[in-house]
Amino acid sequence: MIQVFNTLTRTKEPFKPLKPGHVSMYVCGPTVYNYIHIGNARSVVAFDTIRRYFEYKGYEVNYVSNFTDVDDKMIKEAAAEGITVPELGDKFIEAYFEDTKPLNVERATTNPRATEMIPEIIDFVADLIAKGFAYEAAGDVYYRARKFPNYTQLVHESLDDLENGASERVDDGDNAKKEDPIDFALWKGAKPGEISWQSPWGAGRPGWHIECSVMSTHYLGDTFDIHGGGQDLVFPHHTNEIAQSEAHTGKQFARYWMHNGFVTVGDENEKMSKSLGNFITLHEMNQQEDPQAVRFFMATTQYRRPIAYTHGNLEDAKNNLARLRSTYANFDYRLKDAAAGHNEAIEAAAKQQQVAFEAAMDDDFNVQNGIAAVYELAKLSNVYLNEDVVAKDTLVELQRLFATLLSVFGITFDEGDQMADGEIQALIDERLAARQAKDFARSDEIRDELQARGIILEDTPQGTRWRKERND
RNA sequence: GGUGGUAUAGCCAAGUGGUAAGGCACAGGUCUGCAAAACCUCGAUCACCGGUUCGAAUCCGGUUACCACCUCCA
Repeated sequence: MIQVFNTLTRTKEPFKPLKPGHVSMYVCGPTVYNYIHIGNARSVVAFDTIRRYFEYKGYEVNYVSNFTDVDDKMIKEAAAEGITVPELGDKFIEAYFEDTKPLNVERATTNPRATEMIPEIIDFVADLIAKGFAYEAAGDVYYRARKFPNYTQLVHESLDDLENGASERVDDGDNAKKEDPIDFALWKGAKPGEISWQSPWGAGRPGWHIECSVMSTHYLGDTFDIHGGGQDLVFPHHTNEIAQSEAHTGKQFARYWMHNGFVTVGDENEKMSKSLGNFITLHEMNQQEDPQAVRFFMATTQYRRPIAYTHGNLEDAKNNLARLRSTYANFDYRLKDAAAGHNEAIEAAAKQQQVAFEAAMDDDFNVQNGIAAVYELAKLSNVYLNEDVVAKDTLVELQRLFATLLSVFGITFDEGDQMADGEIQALIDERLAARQAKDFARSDEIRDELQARGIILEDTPQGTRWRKERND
């Protein structure tokens, strides 16, 4: 059974979905006022990997991830660019999909936008007012945090401690309107010229937290299995989501809370964030690095651990991935001359690694141990692939397993890259003739010429094979 | 100040009581005409101090360092 570390209890718990065989999960997405940065990408990759493992295990996953497409930053940025807030949202949502696609991120079942749910949000807020959990104040609506029992259960800290720690900067300018500084906005009245929607409290827009409560429960039900996001969302965002949702429905909100660690940058291992300005956008990085290596790098770091974004770490990931790709290609190559039949000893050894892989992943998605099993599988495969005679059915089986395990990490393999086009094959034939005539000067000349064109030749006992050089 | 996290070989990293997985890099080797690919070999007593125990990286106490959250942030 899969064990999941639940922030709510701060322990690993057996994962028992509400509905057997199904997983409902909601992951907080970005505010779309800019390209997403690598930290955002990490969260996306982490939860995509978790989702893929659930799917590998046979679960059907209903995966909802939102876009926050209206807030102060959206309004400010739209004004700066001279476009409307919806136009800004469209632009960066499109960029989001473009940028995450090279990372092999599966599309969510649903990607709701806050601005598409305004009527539902208004109803939700009105209900909270009716139930006494919220109040209107000069065009804004605030949530009475202290009224909700166990408000701080997710952060495991007392409300007083939270307030004490924040005492120097607790005033966001709206405190005069609040009954209590800890109260937070559900609805914000519009300033002149700002995008707004009509509501019982006048023209305005939703606060940040309410949209996620509304969208998650709308698509997944009052109670659902997993709610995920970055560690920085534990307080206040997720804390407030729980307060809003449970006050509204009277039921438990998310059952398992999962929070991914940060991407850090620089010698100080400082958190990468928009506010610190030390971020690299995924958009930029995709142009500088191999997106597949980035995917591999992120997916093979356990989601709760921090990731140090350094060139060296990315290089390591690139090398590791290259070796795995090479192993996959080794299968392709030997399949050509493999004889029908099975090698049961090898298949049993491979099966053992699959068991190890699942045991690791079941343990709160321990991808480091999971990938170690894949390396073991690669090694035993390569040893077998070097034998003079190989069994075709076993190769097919092993390669399929190899690709399946790596697909959990979002790694896919190109098909049919090995088709020799005529010109290359002619040069390979010429080189073979030269080698047989011991004309190694000509032989090496051909090899160098092909290398200059990005073609790497490898001589094997079964003949000369070639592959394209990955120069990303 | 409160809370949480992290500290294992050059780097990444697994490991919650029994004498330190795995990967990268480095070096040597096998194979090769030379390469490439692959494989083999090679490295640490686990931040520090003290304690418990027959035995601790793993438990307890303390110390140090770094990071994060404490109403912008994945």
